[in-house]
Amino acid sequence: MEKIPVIAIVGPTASGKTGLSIKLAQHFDAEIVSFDSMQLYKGMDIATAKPTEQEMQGIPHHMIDCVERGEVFSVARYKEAAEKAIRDIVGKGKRVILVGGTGLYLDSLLNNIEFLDSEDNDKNREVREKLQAELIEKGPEFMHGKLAGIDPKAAENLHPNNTGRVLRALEVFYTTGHTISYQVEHSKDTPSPYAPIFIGLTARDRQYLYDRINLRVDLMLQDGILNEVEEFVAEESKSTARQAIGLKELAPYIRGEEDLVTCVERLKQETRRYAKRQLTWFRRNEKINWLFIDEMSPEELVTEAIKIIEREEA
RNA sequence: GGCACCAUAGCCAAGUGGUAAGGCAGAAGUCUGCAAAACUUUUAUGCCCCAGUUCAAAUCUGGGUGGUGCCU
Repeated sequence: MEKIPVIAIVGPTASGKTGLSIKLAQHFDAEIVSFDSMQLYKGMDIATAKPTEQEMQGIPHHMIDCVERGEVFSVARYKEAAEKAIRDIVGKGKRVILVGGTGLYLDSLLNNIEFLDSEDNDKNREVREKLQAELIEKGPEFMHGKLAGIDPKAAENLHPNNTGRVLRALEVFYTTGHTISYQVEHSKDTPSPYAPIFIGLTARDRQYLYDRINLRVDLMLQDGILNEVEEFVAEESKSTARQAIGLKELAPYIRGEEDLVTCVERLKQETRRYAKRQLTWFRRNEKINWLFIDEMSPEELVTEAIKIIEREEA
């Protein structure tokens, strides 16, 4: 079967992915599919640095603003919806550009990870609650030992303190009858339907990126991020969206618990740490063609990226 | 000017004679259904400087430098 060619723009937050992707979309007559776990949600426009109408230049964007904030979302649902978006775009005869910062979402999509039928339902919730209770009663070592008895391979790869993942591995087994290791193996047998070309944006000098992040946070403040946070604090949402950087750091100020300077500093720091984790994730992908934002002007980055894409396609 | 207290990593700090706790920041990494999450590993040949006592000093003594507080 003919593979679907896609262009994937990756990189840490504040590296300039949005700007580059829109320029490339114009050049290649493409539509954009985001792989960002937070831009998915409605609202939070400033905190998640969504492209504005004006920035989009009329280029259709998918997988942005498509989930209610209270909703629980997951990689599996992302993959399903993104696949559909890609099919639609290809059906129109246009090209696909993937842009974002959530490495897990991108890899799950491109590597065609098969998620076993273990969707949120009563059975799952029941199993999860039982495991939770058991964890509190008997401790992380016990749960890890339990997993080792069922799925030694998964247990070996998980640290006992990583209770979230240990419990999930157990949950998968109890609800589907298959181990999570089986799921991984099974996924590797199914070939990816995509032929991706990767462009990565990063800085040669880490401090350069960090300076950009600090500046961006200051701009978010000017743009009124505090209003967004205020709205969010009032909602008291329990969904994934509340994990968004910006909301949880600024909330103590809105609630009058801490001063603004402290909260803003923490927001900058958390954003820097996030960028570092993103780089760790992307670095292991050897297919990424890295471009350095502290060595080229935005225009040069665009022409370089076009050159790389045309070369890889030839 | 006098008196008192303090000086340990980028920051906060424990350590009162036996070979530098811990936390934060930083760095590296793991990742298959909450991932902007969760988790792991790592960081001072040296304790302001000089001299002394001792087998042994961040720890004791003397001097110096710097800081903080009080008094004049």
